[in-house]
Amino acid sequence: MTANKPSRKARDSAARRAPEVPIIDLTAPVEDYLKAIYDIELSDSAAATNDIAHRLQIAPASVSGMVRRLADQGLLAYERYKGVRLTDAGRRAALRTIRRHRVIEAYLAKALGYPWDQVHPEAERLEHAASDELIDRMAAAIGEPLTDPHGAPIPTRDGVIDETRHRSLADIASGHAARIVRVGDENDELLRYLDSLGIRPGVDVTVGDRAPFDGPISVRVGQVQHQIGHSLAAKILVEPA
Amino acid sequence: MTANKPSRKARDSAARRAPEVPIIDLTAPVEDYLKAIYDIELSDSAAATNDIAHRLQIAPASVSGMVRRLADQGLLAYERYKGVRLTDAGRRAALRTIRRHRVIEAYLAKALGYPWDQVHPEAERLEHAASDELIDRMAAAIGEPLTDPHGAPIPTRDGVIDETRHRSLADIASGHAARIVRVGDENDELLRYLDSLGIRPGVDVTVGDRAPFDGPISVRVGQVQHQIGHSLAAKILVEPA
DNA sequence: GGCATAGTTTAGGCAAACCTAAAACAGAAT
DNA sequence: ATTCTGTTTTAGGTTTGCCTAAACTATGCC
Repeated sequence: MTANKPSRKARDSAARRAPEVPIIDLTAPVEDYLKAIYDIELSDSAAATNDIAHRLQIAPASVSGMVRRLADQGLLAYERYKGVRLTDAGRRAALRTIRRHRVIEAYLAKALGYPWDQVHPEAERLEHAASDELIDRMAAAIGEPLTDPHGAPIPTRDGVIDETRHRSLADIASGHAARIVRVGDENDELLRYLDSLGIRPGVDVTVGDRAPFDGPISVRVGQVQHQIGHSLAAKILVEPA
Repeated sequence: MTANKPSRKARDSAARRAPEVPIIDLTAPVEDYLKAIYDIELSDSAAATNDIAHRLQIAPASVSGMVRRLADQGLLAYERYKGVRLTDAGRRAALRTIRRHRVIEAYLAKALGYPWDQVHPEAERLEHAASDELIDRMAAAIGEPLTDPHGAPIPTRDGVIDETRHRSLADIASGHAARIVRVGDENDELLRYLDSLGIRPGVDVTVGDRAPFDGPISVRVGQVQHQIGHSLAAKILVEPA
């Protein structure tokens, strides 16, 4: 028998969180890269250097360097000039960070009375500092919410997340009703505006007239009729009412 | 996403030391230095390079470099080979960080059910990420506490703190009663031990026999008599009962 | 097939914070 | 006054993560 195999105990405990990759603790920038790549992959299936750079507001050249490091660490699969994909380990890490972010957002809103347009930047910083223990306690304290205040799904501890691709309000035909599921979380002005219209997750709306050529869309919320731009409507995700 | 990079322009103008404008862009290591120096100054009145290095668990050579940078930024007064003192700006920054730390500790304990031996490391990370807004909301949510779970005083928003120097249990004569005010917050084992003895802030105790030569001290807590070591007693701060 | 262009990578730098090893210094002890 | 000792600083090096400028590659168009 060869003697250089790890004991079952050692293997099992190493495997508990990341079967292939040892438990490294990721820096804040690394977590941000993984989140950004996860996000881009959701729509594009492979993340281009430029897209990552744009999303993180850094120079494309910086992304090349970091991407190579992350690939070396087994967090993503990468071929020169071909864009990037998360490995299983990378995806798990990304979802862990996303869970933190969204639980924190939900907690700030529900437990500390934050308005929904102010939770994002705070969560953006805290997500890198909070322990899993804290995140779980926060989630428990507000009743294990399934979404953050903007309707984004919260992954479970085990990295399970609802990846349903919803249609946007811009895709709904005249006369049809829809229920708001989710809106973008980053732009605070946009969030305050939507709030002033009564547009938030869970609310039912009815689409009225739609001007052609991506023109404004008429939307009825409760008894009130609003005109909203096409690009704004595209940021409002809905499901059948 | 993360915008935690102070621009060169911002750094330079911070170094110019506007008297009223609070210095905002401090890095986590810088905040740790200031906290450590504040702490050392409380007992020694000037912080030696070695003391700072020891407290932060880093090499003395690293401290020399950082201390010069902080002096350049106007956060501390420094003469080669003579130790270091906080300037007013440095003291304000230190107290802001200390406030964050202690409010977070109090919040974790009161609002999220953390045991008092586990709040310190969590606070140590969150203190660098939390906004003033969050700290104030946390403080308000738990009724503006005056101390953290270990009895350490919480500075106000304006940097006012109770700097009363309490006597320790090791200074109390046989037969005298005392009220526990504060215990060290870093050592989790010690905190669990004290908890098991019923020794926590607010509790009244009576000192019994004291063995000579810094020997063990007999302490009555409620109806129970405990023997505690002299060095442990020195970490328990008290006031007249 | 060749070329323009957009996208990507390499090369070379910089700043923050840390390190070790060696030199300089202060203060006390001889 | 000199020497010893412990403290502090300097010198030189590392890692992370960013930058700009220049070189490279892929692709789509004529």
